Amino acid sequence: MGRKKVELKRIEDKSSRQVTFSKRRSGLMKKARELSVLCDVDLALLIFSSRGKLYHLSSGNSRYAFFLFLNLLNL
Amino acid sequence: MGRKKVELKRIEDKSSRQVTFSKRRSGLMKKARELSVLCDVDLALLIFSSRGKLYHLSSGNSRYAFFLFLNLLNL
DNA sequence: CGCGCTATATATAATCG
DNA sequence: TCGATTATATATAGCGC
Repeated sequence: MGRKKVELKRIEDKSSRQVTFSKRRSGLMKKARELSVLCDVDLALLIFSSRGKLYHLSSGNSRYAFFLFLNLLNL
Repeated sequence: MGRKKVELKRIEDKSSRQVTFSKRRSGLMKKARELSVLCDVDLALLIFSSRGKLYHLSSGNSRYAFFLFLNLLNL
């Protein structure tokens, strides 16, 4: 979706990787919000940057999301 | 991203909503996988359909995701 | 670094079989 | 309902500030 087609593998250049992370992260969150609104569904999105920072989005009942996640992991 | 621009509100027609849910859900998951690979980050995406079905994607350590999520919700 | 800009790559709304 | 198709809307890669 840009000037060049991108290979699906880790971007080696640190600076480019950071820029791409920033752009795509916001794009993904936007899409997630749209899905939630358009289709009236609950969702949760968690992204962990390599520096340990957490980006998060959740609609509806997060606790419900939590319990489903818990069940999913057999915890 | 289609023949017509879509308003950001709940799609009232049940059938259309279902079709859109299916398409956008897979698109979102694809984007999430791409972000994870390109930027080498861990993430978790949880989507709950209105019928209670859970769609899930997580890269890396899900348990780590779980604990961060837990912390996030102050549980 | 973070924005703005645009050329392109992608996602997807409608439509059709 | 379900794929495949196609026209359009969007996301975003690479650049310049």
